[in-house]
Amino acid sequence: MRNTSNRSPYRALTKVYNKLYSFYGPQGWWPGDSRFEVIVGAILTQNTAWSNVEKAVRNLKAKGALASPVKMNALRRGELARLIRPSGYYNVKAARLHNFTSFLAERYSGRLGALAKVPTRRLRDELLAINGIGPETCDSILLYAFGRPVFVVDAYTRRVFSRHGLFIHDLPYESVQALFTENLPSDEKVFGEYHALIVRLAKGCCKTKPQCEKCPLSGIKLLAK
DNA sequence: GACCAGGCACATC
DNA sequence: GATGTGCATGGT
Repeated sequence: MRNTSNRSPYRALTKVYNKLYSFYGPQGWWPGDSRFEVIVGAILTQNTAWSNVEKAVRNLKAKGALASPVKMNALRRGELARLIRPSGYYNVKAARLHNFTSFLAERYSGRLGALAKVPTRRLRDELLAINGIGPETCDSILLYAFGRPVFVVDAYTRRVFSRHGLFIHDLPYESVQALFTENLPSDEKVFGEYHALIVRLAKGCCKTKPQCEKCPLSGIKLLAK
């Protein structure tokens, strides 16, 4: 990626991206066979290991519940909870999945294609208004299900970049997000890879100390003078 | 057995 | 507005 913001104190964000991309390669996010599966995965992975989400997704597929939002909406809450049990918080998440599918049924006749036509700003507001869809889940859906250039901030983003001295850990979500969106090209593919690469990095590094020996970011000064 | 994982809503102060 | 708590499974 070309550096498009040389005068920014955060221009190192581009350097970090390039370093991670060349080190790890493309991550191929988000895993999923359909737009609906991506949305369901985004809700199921809340505070949960992805391996557990995969088990739940398999159950949903076997039941045909991922065929369409209408199919899932027709399932009884208890049945839905039973299917997604491996993903944890199954009662809460069953309610959240139903909140989304009923929202879609009521406002968009259950059609994701209709939702996909909504402008990004309004779409974000509508998704955030659904109980159980917070900023991270919302932005994951916008980026990976609808291909909108929206940067996803998660606990890994905060941990990695605060450990490397870029910003303090407890900035508000939108402030952290703005650091990235204002200093990177507004490119859906870059945002998608960047978030996935941060997750990839965080799973191996930055857990206990600022920089481990094999950290691909070692030697990069995040805060330019 | 403790800790962690691709959060969020709600109660309380 | 800030902080604490409940929600729960499965891997390490």
